[in-house]
Amino acid sequence: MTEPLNTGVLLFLPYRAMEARVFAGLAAAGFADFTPAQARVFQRIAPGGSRLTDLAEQAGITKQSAGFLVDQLERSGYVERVPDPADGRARLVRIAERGARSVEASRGIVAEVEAEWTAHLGPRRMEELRGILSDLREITDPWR
Amino acid sequence: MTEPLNTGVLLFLPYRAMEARVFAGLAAAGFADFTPAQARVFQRIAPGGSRLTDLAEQAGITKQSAGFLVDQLERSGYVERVPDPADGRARLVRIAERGARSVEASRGIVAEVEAEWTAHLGPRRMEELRGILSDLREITDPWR
DNA sequence: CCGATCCGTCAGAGAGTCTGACCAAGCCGT
DNA sequence: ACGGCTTGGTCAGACTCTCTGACGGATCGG
Repeated sequence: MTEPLNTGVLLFLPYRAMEARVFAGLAAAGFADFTPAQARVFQRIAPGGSRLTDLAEQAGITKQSAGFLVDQLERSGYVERVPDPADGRARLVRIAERGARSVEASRGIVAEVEAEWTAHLGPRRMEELRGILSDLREITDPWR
Repeated sequence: MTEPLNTGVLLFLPYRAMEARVFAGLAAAGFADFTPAQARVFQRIAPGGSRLTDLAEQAGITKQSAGFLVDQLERSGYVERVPDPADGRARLVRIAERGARSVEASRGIVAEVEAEWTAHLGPRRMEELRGILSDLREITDPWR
């Protein structure tokens, strides 16, 4: 860590840069009430909705923390909670209308940053980067 | 973010895995009183020591936060503060004896994880990954 | 030598996270 | 169908990390 940059730090630097850009862009697009912690949970919501407990597990936080963040997201109109048809005890957290619009906005920003990276690296190496990272995911993504 | 994994998330997954492994390993090696926030500052300490203000800037936090974390690191024996010979107003934060030992321990854990990744990806692609990430650093590392 | 700058700290506040305890509801084996 | 066990989610309290704003003190530099 204190010298010839290990692979972990090397991964972190561009990640942080991407995150910062997305948040700046979202804020500029009218989604300023969106914190990094909220986003980490929000990102994990499945297309049809997810249970709170699942979200917590996937985001690597306790269900208490997840509940706290989902409360905020709900208050801001990014998500909504609906009963889970498959399990009477549970409720599904789903992306609400405003949430869907923010996803659309972030998609554009991500594409923009990826385009910059592609310009710097060249299309071939950018593609390689994504391919290698996808492979790495098999042994580093605990949940799928 | 809510679909075919963007490059940011792809970067984050292995980073998080590496971080988790290092912290688990450090805790097992007797360095349990080490938080992620402390580590982010600790990592940035230059070989000869760094000023608090510089550490804050490099870690992307305020100098107040950096001071808070360095206080903890000092109390735990990981760092020490000495007068800066080059500027009478400043003090240098330096890695102390216990800190050096923790660096040694973490180095081993990082090497272990990198070996696993190399085994999964193959030496050629692992090298490529590091090369591409190093290139990317030129446009994503605000400091250097 | 004196003003401007820079280093670091103090004070207060807010966000995010955790552990532990708990309730309610429904799932499932007998 | 029923009763124990599991599971989904919440409540309470505490701690860590971070920020903004203000400031004291030392020194740098003209």
